[in-house]
Amino acid sequence: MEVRRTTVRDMRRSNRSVILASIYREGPLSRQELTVRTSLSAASVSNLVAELITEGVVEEAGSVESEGGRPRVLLRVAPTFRYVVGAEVGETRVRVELFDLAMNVLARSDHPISSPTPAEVVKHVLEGLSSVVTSSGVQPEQVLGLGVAVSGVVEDNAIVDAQTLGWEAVPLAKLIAEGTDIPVHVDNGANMLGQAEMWFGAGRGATDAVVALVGSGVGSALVAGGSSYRGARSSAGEWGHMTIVYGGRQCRCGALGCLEAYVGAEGILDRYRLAGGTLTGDEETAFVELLDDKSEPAATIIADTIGYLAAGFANLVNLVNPERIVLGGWAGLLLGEKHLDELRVEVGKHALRRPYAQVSIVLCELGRDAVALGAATLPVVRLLRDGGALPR
Amino acid sequence: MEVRRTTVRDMRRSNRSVILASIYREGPLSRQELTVRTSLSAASVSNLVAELITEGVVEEAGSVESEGGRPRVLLRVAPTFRYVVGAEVGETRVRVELFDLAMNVLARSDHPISSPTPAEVVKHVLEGLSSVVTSSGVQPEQVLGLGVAVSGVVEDNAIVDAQTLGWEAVPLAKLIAEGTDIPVHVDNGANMLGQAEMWFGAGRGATDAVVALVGSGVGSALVAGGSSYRGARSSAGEWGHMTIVYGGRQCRCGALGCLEAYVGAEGILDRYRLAGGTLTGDEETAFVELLDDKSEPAATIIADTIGYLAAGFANLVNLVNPERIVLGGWAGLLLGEKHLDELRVEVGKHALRRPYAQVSIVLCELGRDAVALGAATLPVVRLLRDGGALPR
DNA sequence: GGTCTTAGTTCACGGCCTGGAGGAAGGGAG
DNA sequence: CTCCCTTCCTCCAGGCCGTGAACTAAGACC
Repeated sequence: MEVRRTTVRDMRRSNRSVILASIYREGPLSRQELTVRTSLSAASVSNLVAELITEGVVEEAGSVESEGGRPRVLLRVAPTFRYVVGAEVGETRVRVELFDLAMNVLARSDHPISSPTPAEVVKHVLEGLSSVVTSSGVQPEQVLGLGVAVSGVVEDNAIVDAQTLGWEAVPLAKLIAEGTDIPVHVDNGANMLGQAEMWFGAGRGATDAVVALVGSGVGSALVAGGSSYRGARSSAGEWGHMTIVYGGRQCRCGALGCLEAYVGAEGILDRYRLAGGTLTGDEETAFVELLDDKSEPAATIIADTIGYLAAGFANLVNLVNPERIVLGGWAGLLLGEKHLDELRVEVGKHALRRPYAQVSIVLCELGRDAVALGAATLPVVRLLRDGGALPR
Repeated sequence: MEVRRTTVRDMRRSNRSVILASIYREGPLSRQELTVRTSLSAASVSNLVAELITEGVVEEAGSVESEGGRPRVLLRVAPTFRYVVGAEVGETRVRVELFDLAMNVLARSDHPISSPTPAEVVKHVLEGLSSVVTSSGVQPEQVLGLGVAVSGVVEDNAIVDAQTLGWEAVPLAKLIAEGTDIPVHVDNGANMLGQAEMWFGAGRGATDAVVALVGSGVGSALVAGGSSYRGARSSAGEWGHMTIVYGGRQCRCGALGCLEAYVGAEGILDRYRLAGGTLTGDEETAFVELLDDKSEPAATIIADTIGYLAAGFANLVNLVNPERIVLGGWAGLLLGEKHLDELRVEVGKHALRRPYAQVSIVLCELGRDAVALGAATLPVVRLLRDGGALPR
């Protein structure tokens, strides 16, 4: 159990947070609706809202007919109160985007990187940051924070393990923070894409969900009780390395029979090759071609893939009983666009009746470029949690 | 995000809860230690403790040397302030136990049942309840609550689905509550055993853990961030029906290749039989014999079982990144007593390096009879959550 | 223009935690 | 035995907070 005192000031902060988060998430809302939603007294809502308006966090935005009397004044979080920046660190590029609080993109910067050393990445993130700030004409003091998404395990704002980049124990947040006054948050890329889908995409409204990402490799983001679940030491969600064929294909992680070895694009193409198929072009082109190929052995390979993926989904359904599974990743989207219905049916064959009946399986809505968007929500989360209090 | 206002009264309740839970969980504590642990002011601790003492929830229990000055007075939850009752509903019997708040058993009642119909079970639970209350000499008003553990999915205190009993949509809590004034809580048996292990057994101190239960069938209880994780609709933790051998053995759930079909006692014995082994006696006797048999095919069957179980554990390790996995259930304990080290090694072959290094795999400490104990914690949880406020 | 209805504001009140002053309870030196 | 020191605990004034009731604002309808 959490051992945390509550003081009279926590109360106000907590109520500010409840009000601000409600306004942010549930669109423009009147004071009257806030009293209903938060079950605070009308007096308190007025009081807290007045404070938020004075500080500039919230603004009035027109009014709407009431139920016969004085019209309700709508409130919204002022989109230009502050700005947030999200960065996506990939193997070949660093993308940085600047958003207002309504999450409209105001500026973008892409930097190709040759060798993804920590120093190189830090440099490009900082350059991207100052580039988007300058080109959008936003004052640096107006930037609430910078969220950085990297593929790897992130514990306490430090990268602990990033295999694809070849990093180990890199204190990324600290390194970046040395080059800017803006508060820095670092998190895992899959979680950030998941976060974006949960807030603005196919996950909206769900509190217990899994965002399953199938690309060349396979990963996932778990959402439990409305917030991201990270496990004891921030490495939860490694769905791709779940054993699904005991003693099966060798996976790049070293184990046998991992889901990734069967349904990751690399694994699929390799299985196709072993079945006698021939491939042309890069991974993605080859994958698209394979998906369109109705002859053998392509058709069987794809059908098998759906089966394996379904078993992987079913394991999630049985173990975590989510209300929604969101399939994404470039290969996942391609697969899902053509075979989502089959997939749903196959999941039913592997999952228990009850949890299967409670889950809906849908596709990501935001495409694969939402990682920076997700990262940019990190400072927003902090703002909402603290009820609009600024850091520093 | 949770939309919950905070009032000045919530503050006090929350702080009472923090203090009471600290005293309950961390043994006798002085006011001084409470101020440190809760970061409340000494004044508030005194004030709240005085209230708790007046109400009889907490009592002083000797004193201990301070660091040179006035001795510290120790505080503990008065074990006899109230009593709690836990009931375990099995297929063949109903066990009811009465505990004081220190969870000492004061009375026990076992009732064999012939046909586990809801009416029969309700009758035996109520009889058991009055029997333990009477024989322990406790006043019914002194009983804080009755926790009932059943094997099945329990949603909102009502059974939704209990295959082993053949129940569907049985409002068990309501049925029992009609026969007593004592508040009734109903929950899933595996979760309750897990709860008991987490509070008093091998799970103590862990906040992210899995209690894995291997009996004739296979199940688990997930603990995330210090409390039981139930998923969107209370059926999370169905670890036994995770596909682990794609296209493998038929499981009683209808799917192919479930973990349970390989490592559940029934599945193990069946595999032994198929390998040419012969069995005598009931399931448990046969299983013990099989474990002791060093010849073929027994040895291979057991070695394979460890392998399958390890893959099942590794899937938990990768997906939920627990700090501890507690193995229990009658077959799990028998297996673990002889093969725990091998199991740990095998898990390492299937799991990712990082999360594997962070998990410890241990055996249940409370034996298989702790279900009623776990169920009895349900009213205690409520008491601590509400800071000692009584229901009704 | 008057009246009705609903939205939002003002203010006295009771409840809460806190810091500081002071009391309680033991140890140790003389 | 007395006095002083240290530490634990309690009491009290003070500052915040949310609430309910009275009150003001703002449109609709007749």
